[in-house]
Amino acid sequence: MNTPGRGLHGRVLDTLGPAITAGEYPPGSVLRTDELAQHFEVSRSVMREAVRVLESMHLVESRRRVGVTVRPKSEWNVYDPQVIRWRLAGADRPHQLRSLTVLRSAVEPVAAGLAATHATPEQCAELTECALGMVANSRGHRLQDYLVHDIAFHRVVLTASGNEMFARLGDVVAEVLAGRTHHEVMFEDPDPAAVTLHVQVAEAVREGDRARAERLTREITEGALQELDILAP
Amino acid sequence: MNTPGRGLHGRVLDTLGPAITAGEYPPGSVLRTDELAQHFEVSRSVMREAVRVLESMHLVESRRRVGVTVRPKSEWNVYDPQVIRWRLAGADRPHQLRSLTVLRSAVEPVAAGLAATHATPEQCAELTECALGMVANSRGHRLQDYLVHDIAFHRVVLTASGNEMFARLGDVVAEVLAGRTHHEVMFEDPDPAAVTLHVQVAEAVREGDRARAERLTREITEGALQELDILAP
DNA sequence: ACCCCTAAAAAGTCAGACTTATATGTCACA
DNA sequence: TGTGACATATAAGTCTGACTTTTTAGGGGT
Repeated sequence: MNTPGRGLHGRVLDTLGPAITAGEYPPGSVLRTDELAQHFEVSRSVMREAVRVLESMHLVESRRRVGVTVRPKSEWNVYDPQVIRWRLAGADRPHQLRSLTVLRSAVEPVAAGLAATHATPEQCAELTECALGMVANSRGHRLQDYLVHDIAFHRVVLTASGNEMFARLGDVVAEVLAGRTHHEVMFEDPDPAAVTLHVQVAEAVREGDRARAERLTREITEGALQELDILAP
Repeated sequence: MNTPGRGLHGRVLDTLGPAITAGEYPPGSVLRTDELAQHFEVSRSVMREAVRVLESMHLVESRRRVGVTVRPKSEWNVYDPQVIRWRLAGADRPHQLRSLTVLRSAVEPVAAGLAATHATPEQCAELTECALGMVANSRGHRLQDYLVHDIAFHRVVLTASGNEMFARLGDVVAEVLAGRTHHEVMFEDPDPAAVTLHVQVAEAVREGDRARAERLTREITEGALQELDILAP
């Protein structure tokens, strides 16, 4: 599911990125390029490229005569897909999963509402197809097939919203849904009510009913929040 | 307001980044590191670091024997603050301002609702102070001072939500608000109704009234949407 | 028409020397 | 004892040139 690091600098990032996001180097820690290069057994050029990438993610700051200092978490580019993946892969996973689910609960209802207005006929068809796929795999421990359709469903909604910022959250939502299925205990079949809601959202979008699409999607995301014991409604 | 590029590679990015996000090199265009290095009069090492950063933003892809190819807009990391700044500085500005405003309309109400539950007494005080500052500067063409308090207000709300993803949108919202004041025609004093809404949001958060804070903030963001002629409610 | 082999092109990697900014310590002087 | 100017060491920044690796494209043979 992941793209392994291309090139040497990518491999360095594959271990250094997770280490930093996991808090292995606390904020304010100072690293030196030369030492890192020796440690990873790469040339300084390669190491410098890796540091540049970390710097563009605001994970570290590089200053002359000082070194490469780790920035506090509050300054990280937490929307960077790579940062999200690193955090989801580490000890921060539960926390990251929660904040992403809250983000979903804000974005997806609005996106669904917009989709009701903007979706093309093809997208409406895709949506219905996904919903049907969810129904078909909602019983008999077909969790993997269910998940595929669930992810596709939400991705289509976000894309059909016509908003580029929403569309780019498709991967994030995919990670969250996959995380919920795999990591959380999910022996049982999905909640039938949730399945029905997806079908109804597809309906509402197809009929161009903005308010209903938004309201129904809000019910879905509120369910996701409750699963993680977030907020008392 | 902006951080000029640190180091040579930063200066290269300051002109190459905007050029790419402005669509000056259409998707699929192929650049060669050596040529770019010559054009910008820097060494290949510096140019490579710049390319690495662009690559981490998913603006370009670097492949052997091919070169550095520009990726389609749909793959860009549109949440990267630098990418947002580049786009806001170029021809894409109106479009970017619209998509960000829609994002605001999804996120801020939920953030305000959470703030009502999570805000510390200090944050409540800050919020009230900002709202009062807005009131004080709402008449007599004090747009600049009004803007400062407006930005601070929304930043506090996003921070007080307790969600790291929301908190990091503070800069984005600041850009949008500043853009509205400076670029759009804004000779007149701000809408008194909007000012009142901010005061009321501060009240609701202070009283811990989650639903009311959310509803009032939604009114604010809907106003922002209407200013840009987005959606008929 | 198909496959394999060769060659070229561009990114990738490395090593070493040099430059520049800057944090810190030193010393003179008030 | 405190303060300011200055020297020094340090680590990032930059440049250059040589070499390696991957991958595309073309050519030749069946």
